[in-house]
Amino acid sequence: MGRTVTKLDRTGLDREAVVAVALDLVVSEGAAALTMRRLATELDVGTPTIYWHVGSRDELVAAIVQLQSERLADRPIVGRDARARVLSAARNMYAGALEQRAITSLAHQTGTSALLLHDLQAALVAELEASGLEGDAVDEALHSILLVVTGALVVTLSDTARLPGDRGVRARSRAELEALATSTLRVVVDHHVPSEERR
Amino acid sequence: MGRTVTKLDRTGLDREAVVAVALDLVVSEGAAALTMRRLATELDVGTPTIYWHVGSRDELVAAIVQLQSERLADRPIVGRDARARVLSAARNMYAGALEQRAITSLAHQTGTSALLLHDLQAALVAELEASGLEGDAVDEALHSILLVVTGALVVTLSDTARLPGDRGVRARSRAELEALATSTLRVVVDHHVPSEERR
DNA sequence: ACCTGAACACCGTTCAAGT
DNA sequence: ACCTGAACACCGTTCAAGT
Repeated sequence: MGRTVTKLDRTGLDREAVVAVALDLVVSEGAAALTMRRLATELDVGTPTIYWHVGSRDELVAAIVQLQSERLADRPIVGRDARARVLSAARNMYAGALEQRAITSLAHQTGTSALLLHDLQAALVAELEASGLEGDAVDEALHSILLVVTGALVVTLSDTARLPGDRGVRARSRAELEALATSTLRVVVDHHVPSEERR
Repeated sequence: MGRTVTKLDRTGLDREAVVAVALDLVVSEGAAALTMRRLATELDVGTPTIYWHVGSRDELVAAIVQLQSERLADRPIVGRDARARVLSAARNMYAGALEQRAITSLAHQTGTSALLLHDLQAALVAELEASGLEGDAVDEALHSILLVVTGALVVTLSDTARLPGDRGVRARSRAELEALATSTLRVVVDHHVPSEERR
């Protein structure tokens, strides 16, 4: 029509596409496959092109983790009372992060785990506030819960991908690990969130 | 005397020495400085010599973390009642790991955090059993506490060494982080360990 | 503005060869 | 048994040069 056709004929490559393809690469082949050269091959461009779009590998990793954080953000919260809903929000973080464990390990290796949970925080904060907590109490509960979620993820991931030649620390099943995470979360949630007396 | 002099005249290099020097290197220059070539230079040998003694970089890292685990193992446990003593054992893990944060980050990056806490586990288990817990209850309490300690370490280390260009998640002070860790630990310890009624 | 070839300064690992 | 020089197959990053 009247509008000028924007020139995206050939490459159409932009930062967003680079990050999205990089995320796919990590998901399908693991964190170790995320190499600037490998990603360049995947995108069918020269290696320096990636640097033009994302600056450095660290920035790329941060962008990947951030993108995954956004994708995790719209999980439904269930539960009748405040404690159940807060626990549900916390479990969304744990379960969501585990769904793409390659991204989560990448985040752990690079110290960006907090970034991965960032967009799910809003929902958790909302539930904490809905439960009647205010100000510092929300902050304390939030960080305590984030701490437990992070620990649960690290323990789960490092227990799952275990080295041979292990020292005594028996490998636990996925179900055991999830039960451990949930029960520990429940303890701290119940501690911070006031119970609702019925009627 | 009558004994033959063992030939350790020149190098006297063995696996133990390699690992000890590698640990020192990480402590003094950070996890990123741990390079096979750099370590070889430090030991004044060729790079392949290191492989002869430790096999691979992964094995070397595991040995370093294991050595640090041993060094952490003799921290005194304080407290009058069972809950206080269990909390003390747990805090020993957190505080000990933070004392050599370079080793702890190395452990996190390589997914060997569990190894780092391994030798401090015995003391924690002993206190849990002394508190009256038995069998599965000990196991549940132990793993729940380990999960929280691990989470506290990750949160503390990644909050401390923070990237510039941060997204809203205000940096917290070391004291705030320690208070968060302690209070979260106390919640799960008190949940698992029965209280002692006085007299 | 966007992309490239070629290079720099590194990695972990292996291996034939030395003593 | 212990150690080496030299190489292999990679890395992240930069930069002059192209369009």
